[in-house]
Amino acid sequence: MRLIPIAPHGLTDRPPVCASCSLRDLCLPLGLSPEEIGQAGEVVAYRQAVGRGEALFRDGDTFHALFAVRTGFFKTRRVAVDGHEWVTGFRMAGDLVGLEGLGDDRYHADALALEDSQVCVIPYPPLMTLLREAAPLQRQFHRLLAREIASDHPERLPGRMRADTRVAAFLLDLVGRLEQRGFSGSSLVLRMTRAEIGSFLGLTLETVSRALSNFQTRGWIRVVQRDVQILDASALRETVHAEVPC
Amino acid sequence: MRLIPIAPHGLTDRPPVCASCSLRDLCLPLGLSPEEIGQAGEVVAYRQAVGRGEALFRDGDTFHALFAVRTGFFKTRRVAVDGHEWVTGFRMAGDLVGLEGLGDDRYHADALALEDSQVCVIPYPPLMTLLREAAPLQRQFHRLLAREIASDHPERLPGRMRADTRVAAFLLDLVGRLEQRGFSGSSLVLRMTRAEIGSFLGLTLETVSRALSNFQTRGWIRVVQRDVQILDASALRETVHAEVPC
DNA sequence: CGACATATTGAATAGCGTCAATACATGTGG
DNA sequence: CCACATGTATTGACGCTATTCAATATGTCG
Repeated sequence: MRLIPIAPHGLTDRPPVCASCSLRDLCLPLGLSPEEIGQAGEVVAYRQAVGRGEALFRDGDTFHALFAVRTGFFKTRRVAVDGHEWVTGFRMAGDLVGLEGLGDDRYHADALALEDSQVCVIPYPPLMTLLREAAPLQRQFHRLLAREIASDHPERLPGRMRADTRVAAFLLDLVGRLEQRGFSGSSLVLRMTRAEIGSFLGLTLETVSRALSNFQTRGWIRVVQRDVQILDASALRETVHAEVPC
Repeated sequence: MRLIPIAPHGLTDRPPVCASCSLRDLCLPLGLSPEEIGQAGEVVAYRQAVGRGEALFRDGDTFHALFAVRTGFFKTRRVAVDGHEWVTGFRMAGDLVGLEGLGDDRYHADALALEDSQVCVIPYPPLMTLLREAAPLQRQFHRLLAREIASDHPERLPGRMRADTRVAAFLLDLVGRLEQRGFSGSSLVLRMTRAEIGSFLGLTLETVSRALSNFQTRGWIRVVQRDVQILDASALRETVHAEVPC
């Protein structure tokens, strides 16, 4: 675990941590005034580098902070008492990680870096204090929590959706989030294995592979290993949209 | 919508709303000191009766309050833009409803009473003010939110679980929550239809029906319409537990 | 009582998982 | 630098499971 101090030694003035961050429109400060963004930045204690394959935290670790992804890519994973494990989500720049442990004293998931990453560390007690002092921040924080609770990740609708549909929705969701962050809206690099996608979607890795091959055969995407090009996003959207009973 | 004032007219002293409530160990005041429970009760503006089939709120309604179920039974339901809808949860006494709308200005689900019910109304702005003034309440509120986020509702584990397993887990979860609330741990009345169970679990109503019949044939439960008796809970638990790959 | 919602059960089908073989990529050690 | 092991991905064949379609039974409410 490598900690990265925010301010160089000897400086008394804190740099504008959140105000100068390119992710401020996606992350905690979203929708806040410049002054409030300054307050938000005060609780970012330091940054932390997490190498590929390393854990940001593990199930059972003492909960002490939330994390905002600055660069890189994480998967979160839950492990049942019987050892069965499954991927609960993928987090990229601007996403908050660690909310599952909120208000409890332990994290309830593993957070593993899928590539070399960097996070902002938001220690819990100072954050709570700040939220009590600044109503707009409190409101914004609740908005983020609500987003987690009501998260309309399409794949959350369980067995009803067919395998192809789930994979199409997954691709569209991923490329959409990447586009929000300034990346291409038509090509992406999958940071996770087919098995991890399958675990997240409730499918086997073979079924994920077959769905991708299927889309490629139809000319909707082009897949070479982890590189994916979206050739016909509307066809993918149509696949998702067409799946409606009632 | 019938509103039920907390204090009779003419009284200046407020009755101890949460302190005298039999659900205080399940609901918002869980784990708080008597003084803090008194504070919690201050934000309960009034109670509200919701008749069977009526909506507590609907998707798109202006978000103004959270609700704590006092008596009765609710289902929450999400409706996609294309009209496809699915049940996201069942709520009983002591559960909070409306968290999906938190910090946003609209609810993002329908909440429908499956039997005549009564809820405590917790208006949002006063709650926020109170949370800023009382750190223990703030912490307790976050604990409740975290419970929602990390909720290990069985449906979250997607298609991996077999139909029988999902239904068994559903029954055990339901009867366990009822037992927490002082009801029998071995018999229950399903307040919802097979179709609603299926929608929640990602199964068809026929599959739910077959699973129940199957359990009855094995002597694990006894089903007559909505009445269910658990005859062999450990066999049901075994069914859930046995389903483990890896 | 009749109309409608709800529940059970059967038969046929489709879809996904399982098992297995193969190919390709990446990284390690000789 | 190459041989090899390991992790990852693709593809095929087969079987099981849940859905679909359909018929019937049972409740419930006006």
